[in-house]
Amino acid sequence: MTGTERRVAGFEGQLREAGLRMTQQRRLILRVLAEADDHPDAKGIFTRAFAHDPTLSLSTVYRTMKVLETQGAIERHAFEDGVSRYEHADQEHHDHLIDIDSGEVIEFSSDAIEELQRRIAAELGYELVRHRLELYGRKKPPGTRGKKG
Amino acid sequence: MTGTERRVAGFEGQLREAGLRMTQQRRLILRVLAEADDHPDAKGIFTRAFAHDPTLSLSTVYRTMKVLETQGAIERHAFEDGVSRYEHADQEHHDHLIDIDSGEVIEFSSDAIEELQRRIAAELGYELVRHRLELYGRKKPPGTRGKKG
DNA sequence: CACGTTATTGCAAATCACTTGCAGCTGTCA
DNA sequence: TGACAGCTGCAAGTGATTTGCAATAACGTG
Ligand SMILES: [Mn+2]
Ligand SMILES: [Mn+2]
Ligand SMILES: [Zn+2]
Ligand SMILES: [Zn+2]
Repeated sequence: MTGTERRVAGFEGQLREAGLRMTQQRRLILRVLAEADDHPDAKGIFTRAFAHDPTLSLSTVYRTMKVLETQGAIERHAFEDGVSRYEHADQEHHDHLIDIDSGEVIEFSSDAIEELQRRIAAELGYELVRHRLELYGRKKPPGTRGKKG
Repeated sequence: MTGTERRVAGFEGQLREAGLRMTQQRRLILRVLAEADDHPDAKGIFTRAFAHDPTLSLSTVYRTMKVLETQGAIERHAFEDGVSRYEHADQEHHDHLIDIDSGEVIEFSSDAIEELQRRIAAELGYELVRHRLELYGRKKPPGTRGKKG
């Protein structure tokens, strides 16, 4: 919890520098995101936050997500279903594997693939700015797990 | 052109097997896609097709794209801008690099990255079914091109 | 080739996620 | 505490895509 509080405090300073205000709503939404361990969409965030403040509106969630994203406090993802899903940016870069049967989102990170993407872009004459990598897979029966393809 | 015609004919058989019909509209849209060398969205396809048949409607394009996708005749992509973009599936697998300044979409394919993705999924206990890989980059000044990162 | 069945189409209306105008509310800072 | 500008809730607006419906066109059959 202390971590969450620290992040909220730090973010408040960031906002102030941008001439923006730390409102109750932003504080609440930020807390919901800091406590989330999944990738909720606007409606999901709204539902969780609404439980703490029944006067909150969905438009405020949308507007806040935009502010948070601009400030670099969160990341937005758009998986196959199309809707925007968010997660706190206070973690190192990673990509996602989506279980096509359950919809579960699994995080992973691979230096090798990051490097490979950079190299591919470079070979095409580009500097890689960002990327989107999503794997869609199906759980293998147990015992099939291993590194040989 | 013969290639296009052959594909359309082959696709007609495919449709028939599914109890579907090869209509003028589908034939036209399929031709537009076969002749496209970019990644047009529904409206773009509509515009091109409309030039050949001014009675065509946009909803038919949308419905047709769904049929074509289900039949595996085309692929649908949703890059960052959100709208669905399509391309003929009659080509080998590749991924895309988007120039963030011009919006230009560049195709590339890399066995190494395909293999790496498969391995990552496997290590997480998953069989990779499909994936989405998009690189967003900025053109490097000429002379900077090379394979050493 | 004409016919009947049923998939398909054009059009308008409906969805859906997200955005925005507006009037009242609330941080901030002096 | 007071003024000012940023924020918020609410309702209406967007833009892409979908869908209900009646008219139309495919396609197998006779
Ligand atoms: Mn994540
Ligand atoms: Mn392509
Ligand atoms: Zn990555
Ligand atoms: Zn690929």
